[in-house]
Amino acid sequence: MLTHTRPTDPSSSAHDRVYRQLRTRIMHGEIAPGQALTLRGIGKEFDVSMTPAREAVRRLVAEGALFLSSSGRVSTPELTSDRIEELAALRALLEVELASRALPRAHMALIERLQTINGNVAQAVENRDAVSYIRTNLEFHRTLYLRAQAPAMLAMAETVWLQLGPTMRALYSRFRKSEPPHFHRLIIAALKAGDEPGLRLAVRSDVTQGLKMLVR
Amino acid sequence: MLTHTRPTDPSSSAHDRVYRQLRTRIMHGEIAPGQALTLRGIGKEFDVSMTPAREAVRRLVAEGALFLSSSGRVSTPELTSDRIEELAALRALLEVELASRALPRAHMALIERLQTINGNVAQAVENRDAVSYIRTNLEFHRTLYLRAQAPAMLAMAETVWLQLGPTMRALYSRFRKSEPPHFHRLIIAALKAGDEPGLRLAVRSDVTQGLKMLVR
DNA sequence: ACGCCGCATCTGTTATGGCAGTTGGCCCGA
DNA sequence: TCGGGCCAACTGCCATAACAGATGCGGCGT
Repeated sequence: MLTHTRPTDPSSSAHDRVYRQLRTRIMHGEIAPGQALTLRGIGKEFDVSMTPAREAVRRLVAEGALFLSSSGRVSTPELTSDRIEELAALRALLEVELASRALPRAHMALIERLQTINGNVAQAVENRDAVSYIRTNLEFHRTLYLRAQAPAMLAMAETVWLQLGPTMRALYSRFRKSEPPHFHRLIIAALKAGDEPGLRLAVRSDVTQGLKMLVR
Repeated sequence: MLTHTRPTDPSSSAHDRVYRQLRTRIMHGEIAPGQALTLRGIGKEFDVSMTPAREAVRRLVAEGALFLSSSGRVSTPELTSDRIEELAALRALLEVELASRALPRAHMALIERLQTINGNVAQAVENRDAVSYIRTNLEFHRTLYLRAQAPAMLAMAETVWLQLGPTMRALYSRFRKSEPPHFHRLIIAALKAGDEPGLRLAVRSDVTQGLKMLVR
């Protein structure tokens, strides 16, 4: 099949399209840990050859979103407790800083948007929809951190989310009890009050909270 | 040319060899900012086809070590002041934490090794050898942080180093004055004393020091 | 019944070639 | 002398095919 269009924008090339779709799937926890993937399978699904499929996969491997076995097979990673703890610590480190930087720029429109998103989070919890929960939860955090005007730092935080994606899925389908977004409300309150120490604590707690129980 | 050996270990495949060599070059500042690269050129240099060259390049792009123009051309990045400031903040954030985690595990053999490496740093400064300076300086930091037993965090720190590589080269060839590794000695002293606040401050200062003057 | 071996199939790796967008230099005209 | 446009070489993207290690399953021997 030689009928491919060749866009000049690399963000719309075939491998990039495959990359972005796989990335969101993984980050949102739509793939279970340990799930195996094949290049030909991905190629068939996205109607491309192995080359761009391979490209997308290797990129995700480089970001830690996929695990590469010694024989070159790829699968979503099954994280150890140590790894999860470390990634949680990284989330805390990065996101506390991002929130702190976003605080002086957080005006009312942002806070209202966060409240809206938080409503969606609560609804996802209500529906016991793990994927929706992860997605809206990340949207909440990203919306706040975008205000930090620190793209490299945000990119690193997203990389951590990506690495935790499949594990988060396993976590939230294990704990089906509905936990309302308590710490999100603390975050919003601290933003309103301009309370930086409170914000740092609230973010740290929110980030640590869920993962702490997974480690045991 | 169909005479390629096909090792089972992916870390010894062709694209990985190309990747590692390019990566060290970039991290050690052997390539100037804005330097353009071509897939066919890389392939010819490493005696492989475009495919593994492309693989290695895309991986480095994913890590922020190379810049991809809108037309797909690759070059080493030319960082803005904002970006440099942000990456410096990231270094501070990550490396302070890594040092802090390494502190309780830092025994005498480690400190002696750091002192030896620091001698090499001083010698590189003496010789006005920018590449040697960057290499030994990073070796100093990595040796310390390895003790933190936090591979994901260390990997992130290395990613930041990678992004700063070409810029560091530009920095240290601009400031040719010999600056002895003052903060390194503070780091070693704090390690010996088990002084955690002092260590954090020393690492933060060391990381921030050089880059601060570049921003102006 | 159990374990082991071999083969068919699956899968990743790479070289190659065709295609299309990009670039840079050269020539022509004003 | 300068500016614009045209063309050839350059460059990246992708499909494909040949190849080799990995996998898993069925059958054979014990």
